[in-house]
Amino acid sequence: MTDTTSTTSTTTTAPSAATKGDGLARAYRPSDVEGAIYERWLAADVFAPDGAGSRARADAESFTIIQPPPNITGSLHLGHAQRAAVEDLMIRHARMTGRAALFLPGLDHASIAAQFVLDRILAEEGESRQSLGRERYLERMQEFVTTTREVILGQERRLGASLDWDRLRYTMDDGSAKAVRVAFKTLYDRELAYRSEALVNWCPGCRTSVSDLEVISSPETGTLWSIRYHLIDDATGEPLPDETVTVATTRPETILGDTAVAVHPDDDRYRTIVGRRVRIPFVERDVPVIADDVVDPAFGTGAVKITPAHDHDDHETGKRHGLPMPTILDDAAAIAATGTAYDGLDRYVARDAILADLAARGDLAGEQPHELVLGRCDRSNDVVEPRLKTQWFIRTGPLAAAALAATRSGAVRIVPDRFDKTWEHWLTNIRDWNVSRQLWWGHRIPAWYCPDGHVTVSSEIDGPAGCDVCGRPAAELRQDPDIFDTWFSSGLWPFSTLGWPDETADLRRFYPTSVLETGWEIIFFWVARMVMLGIELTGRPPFHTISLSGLIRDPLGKKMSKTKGNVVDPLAVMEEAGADALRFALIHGATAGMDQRFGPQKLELARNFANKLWNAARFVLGARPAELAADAPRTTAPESDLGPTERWIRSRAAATVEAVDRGLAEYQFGEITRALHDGIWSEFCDWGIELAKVRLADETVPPAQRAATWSTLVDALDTYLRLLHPVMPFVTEAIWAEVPRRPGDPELLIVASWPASEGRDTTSDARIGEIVDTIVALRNARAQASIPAGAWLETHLAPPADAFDAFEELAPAIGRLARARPLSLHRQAAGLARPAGALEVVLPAGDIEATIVPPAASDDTIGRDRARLERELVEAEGHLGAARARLGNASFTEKAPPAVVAGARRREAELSDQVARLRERLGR
RNA sequence: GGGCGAUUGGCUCAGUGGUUAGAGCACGCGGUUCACAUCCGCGGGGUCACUGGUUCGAAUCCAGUAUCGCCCACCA
Repeated sequence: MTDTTSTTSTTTTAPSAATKGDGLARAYRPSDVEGAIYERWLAADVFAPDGAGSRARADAESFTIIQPPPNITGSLHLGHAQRAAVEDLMIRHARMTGRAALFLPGLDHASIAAQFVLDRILAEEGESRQSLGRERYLERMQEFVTTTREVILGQERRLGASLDWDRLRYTMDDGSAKAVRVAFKTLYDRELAYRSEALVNWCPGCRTSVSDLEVISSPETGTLWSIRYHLIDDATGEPLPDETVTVATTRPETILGDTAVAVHPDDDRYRTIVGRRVRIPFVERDVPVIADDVVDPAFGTGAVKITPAHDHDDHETGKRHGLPMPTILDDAAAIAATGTAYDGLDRYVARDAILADLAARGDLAGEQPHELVLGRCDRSNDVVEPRLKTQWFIRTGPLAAAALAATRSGAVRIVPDRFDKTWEHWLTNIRDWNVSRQLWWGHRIPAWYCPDGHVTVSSEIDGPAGCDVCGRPAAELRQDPDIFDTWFSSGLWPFSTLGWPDETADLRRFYPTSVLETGWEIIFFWVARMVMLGIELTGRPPFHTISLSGLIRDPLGKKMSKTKGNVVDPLAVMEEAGADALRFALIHGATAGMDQRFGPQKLELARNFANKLWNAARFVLGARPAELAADAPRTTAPESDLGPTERWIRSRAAATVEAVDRGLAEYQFGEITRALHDGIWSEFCDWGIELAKVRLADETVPPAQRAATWSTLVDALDTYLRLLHPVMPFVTEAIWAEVPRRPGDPELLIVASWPASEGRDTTSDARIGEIVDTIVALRNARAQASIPAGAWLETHLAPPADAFDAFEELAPAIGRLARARPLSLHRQAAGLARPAGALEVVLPAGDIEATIVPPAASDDTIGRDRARLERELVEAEGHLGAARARLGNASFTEKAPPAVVAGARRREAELSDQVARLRERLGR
């Protein structure tokens, strides 16, 4: 069914190519068409803005989306699929508007996440990072990502993402490596990157430091132990058995690193001991009692042990008081270098041992359950330990200020805007960013140290020639063994992918990019850092709009996770329902910044919709009037041949264009699918096609008018296909191949032009509205009276006086759609035939009445009909009462806008008329 | 401790001041009409969480309350 003869040219416009003639298959099977169509797009080279098949003008404004690069270690989940669907939607729309649309694909090496995954695989094989060593470990990683890479790229193709594959990038490729080096060197030269010893978050499981963002606060119940420290006798220098100060701690093992006890300066209980010394047990170290505001006298005993190397508060206190800062934990969080018997014990084993020993000494004063907040590693869930390390940091203050300025000035807009507050809060409280990781898989930090301790940062691929300070040759320099936080290379992504730091043509043309679309959960990890680094390094924010989507949850609202087993595989879904259905379902549920639940019902809605479109297209294409030659080029019907039906169809399509445009402009993606679903199904299929059918089948309608009806249907189908293409690219492209084209239309829908909304009449023909209401009312009366659905019944209809001609013209349609035959029209309701037992129909608006004559009026039928009229009367009277109350309120008529008041009066008139007519019909 | 969001029919969700609050699913009744049973027709079903306020008019704006969820936060 798809055209396979011409896959290279997309600009052929010859009329002979107007139809393919193969027709659409009777049944719609997505899997039959989707793969072949993606191949056609690839062959036609339409994805790249500068591809052979592109219809973007050379000077066209660019529209760029750099794909948020999925982690190379996994496969795509529904969240990826949703983002890709939304991004592809925007790109396809931009492409159809003639812009130079670039959708650049990429992959992220995902340093720590990848190591975590590989480490687990290695563990199953009885190997480990340590057993392999750095070189073999990295080789193994390369092997691993080579296979996963293909899985991901295949999934994106299957989804129909129109990514420019020739521009595929990877955060570990040479271009990214260069960008990382140059970015770091630039930041260093500007004193925005510095090396310093600081307390960092250490994950003992991952054996690396992690950033503040990667530490997850976890409320847990622990124990608060009270421990007695003995004061020192100034005379003897020995601890006093009976003079103690009691401190409280949740981590008793850290007493090995204590270098002070702190109390509040105004705390009378401890005023006398400030300045004295206490002995720390086991390490037998004498440390001072200091006074500091940080201590809350009301908490615990009011005396706090200070461990400057392993606690953030204590570290600050230690700095203020010039305290020593002994480190007591090694990389695995075992006790180390304390000179005690605990050395070599795991932190928790040591904790128990220390508690037992304290108790034995009589210095454990008490314990109580305690609610505390533990920091756990985002990746491994290990409890993170604060630890002193010399690391590289990015000075975020100035960068954050610039990022804030960008959102405040409107240069960068966040959708939805309520995230502005979150953005502001985070960026105004941001701390310097630790970018050193003690991992192997990633970009090595381009800093070299000479034996004298001088630091040389180089952006050269081979490193520096020598020490920047003392000139020692490179051979004597040692490169920092650490790598960068994976988000450092991610932060450069919008420009590193376009060639930065080189002034490439792509960078000039496509940077700054247009929209960043991603989940709100990585707004700090990634989005904020791209904005900060983009502004600092390129002078411009990397995109003008941040569109935030939500999480895809399971039907119960639970987060999807492998351990819960509720993960939905996009590939399986696409096999079952098609990529189009998946895309539609995901976009349909998208409300900016909100999570959505995803289940089979949503997918079914989408699949059914694709099927509906397919069948509507089959009908339209098959309904070509015989007078029109099969290969005749498509023409626009002259205005004079259009009737109410045609004008209505046209106006509804135009209204859908407007609605879709609005959704796009406001990043309200769910509104787009809603407008299309309604427009195509409830308007075009339910009424447009049904009304047109009657005219097309009517031999008495002049051929020119029948041709006009058909071409109106084709025009509308054409418009809907274009509008729907960004959402459901495959089915629309497949149908497009069969739709006769206008001169200038390309062979492939993907590069067809977007429907213009200007100059279209979106005001629907009011007459059709009345006729639709009439048909519905007739059907209703029949169904309520239990008339068999298929029965053709004699019907008498009195249309509104001023609409008689329109009703007369559409009488065949009314007759068919309401199964009214014979149907007679009467100029006045008074003249309506009212045989005994006829069903009475009274429309609320427009002075429309009808009677339906059942073949044999039973009491039952009559009773049901009267009951329906009674219900309608009660309802109408209720509304009438409300309308009169409103109009009776003087302040309403005085203060409400005249149009609203006029509307209320009209409504009141209609209702009172309807009530009167209903009463009359009921014989009251 | 701060901040954000949600609360609308049985379910999932639209709907940011104006007539009668919508959709899909589910439900009930009826349909082999020549595009579609992945369909067609008709119907039932909602005090828009609660309280107060602003307004001629509130699902919608404001204040507060409740429940659920999320984010941020160094108190031992």
